[in-house]
Amino acid sequence: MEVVMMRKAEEFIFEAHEEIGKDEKWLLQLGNRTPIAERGFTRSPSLTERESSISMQAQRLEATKAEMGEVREENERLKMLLARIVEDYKSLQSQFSNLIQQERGKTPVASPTDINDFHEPELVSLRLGPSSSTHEREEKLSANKKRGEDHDGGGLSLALERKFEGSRNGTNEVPTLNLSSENSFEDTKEQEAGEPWPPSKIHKNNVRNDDDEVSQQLQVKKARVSVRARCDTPTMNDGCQWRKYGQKISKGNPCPRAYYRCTVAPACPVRKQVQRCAEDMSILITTYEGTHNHPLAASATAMASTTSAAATMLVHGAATSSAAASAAAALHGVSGYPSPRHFYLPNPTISSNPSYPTITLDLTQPFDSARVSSPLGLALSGKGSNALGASWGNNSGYSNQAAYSTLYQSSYLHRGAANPSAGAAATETIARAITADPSFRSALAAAITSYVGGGEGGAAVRLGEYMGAAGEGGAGAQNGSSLGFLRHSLGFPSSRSGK
DNA sequence: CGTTTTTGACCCGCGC
DNA sequence: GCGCGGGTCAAAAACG
Repeated sequence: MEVVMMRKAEEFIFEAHEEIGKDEKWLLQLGNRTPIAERGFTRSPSLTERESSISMQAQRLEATKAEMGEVREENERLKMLLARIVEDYKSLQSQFSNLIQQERGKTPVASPTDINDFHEPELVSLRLGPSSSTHEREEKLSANKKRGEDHDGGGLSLALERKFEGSRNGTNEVPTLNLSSENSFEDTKEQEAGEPWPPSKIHKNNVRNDDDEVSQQLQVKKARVSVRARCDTPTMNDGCQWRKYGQKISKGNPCPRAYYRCTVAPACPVRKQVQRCAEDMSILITTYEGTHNHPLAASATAMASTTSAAATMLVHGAATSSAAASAAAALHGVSGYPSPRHFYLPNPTISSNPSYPTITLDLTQPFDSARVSSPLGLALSGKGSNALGASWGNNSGYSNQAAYSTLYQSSYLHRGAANPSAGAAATETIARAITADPSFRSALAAAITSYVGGGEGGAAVRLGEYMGAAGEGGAGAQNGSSLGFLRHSLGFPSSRSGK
């Protein structure tokens, strides 16, 4: 994990330098233009023509001056930010080397060459694939690397594998922890049979016994993730294809509840319910249930990752009421529970309904900025989530938000607040986000700084800043000037391209 | 004409 | 056992 992030951070800083260099050259060119007053011009045939020419050139001069000032200012700002990033990077690097040295002391198996090379001692695999045993994943790892994307249709799993090169000989030593394998939502046999997941039938077929696994699986099957977001459209655009199969008027809500089934694959068991909030009609409540048994588009993956991770967290963390309380407390940033580092979902709540444990991601409420000050408080945004919630309706900027929240959930699980077995996790979604969005790199670097060195404060706050800014800046900042990349990555609205 | 939506009927679990 | 409510089915209608 750390290695990849370090690489990304390095690349990012390099690119940022390059971009700023480009802009400086541009500025110099701009500055070296011969002043209009010195250029001289041929006499116009008529006085009026000459006058208009002069006034036009004067206007151009003013505009150019203004632009120069603007760009210079912006460049200064960007330089400062870059300096800050480099600073972060350096501290991250030093903390990482410290960590490596610590690891060295613990695992003498690791070869010195591995340790000397920052990029080699650990192999990180971010993959999106079917949930399977550690061994299976080990075997598939190489194949996945070749394919780039794993689309073998066995359902999606979100897994971060952190392998130490030194322990190649024994796969059992690999601390592989799996999050949310989406398959865990469903009985594999059931999926193989193509049975479309009727909850009532599951009840029938699963004879109650005392096996914890069975009961847990039963809970997993019923896990639901409810998303509240302001949305004008009848349904949220979550990247998946849905077919409506029913509609009901539910008690206590004048708005009908619509039932949708995923139609990407014929036997996909995933369903969702969509209903407008009775109190506030502008709020759309979408409840997801089940696991996709097919590859997903990037945007859909983001959503699936987010919801499944949330559901898994719910299932693993809410097995007992105290654990549920702890999880809920962790999610809400309530102190007094023994989870030292919290990652936040956007205002999640866990329902008390025992048969259908539901985690609710409320994207309609502003986040509490005070949370950022907690040990590793990484709130999705410090600027309120209404914009976030609204953006679920369109595709721009959504996937990264989802990836962010996925990361938080993953990290939250990794910290093992509720269940140590549901530990380190990341997704290909995150990998995509990292490569697609430079802001995520820096944010991640800052986060890792906290993660690796137990640091806190600035980095976490900055991640919140980046994310909030990235959410506002949007995809529109990617176009136009050579600064677009950096501006976007740092979350600035594009001042030049915006004209 | 194939796909999606609509909508009344039906099934099932749960509480009384 | 009965009624209620949530969820699903499937035929008909609508749509592209």
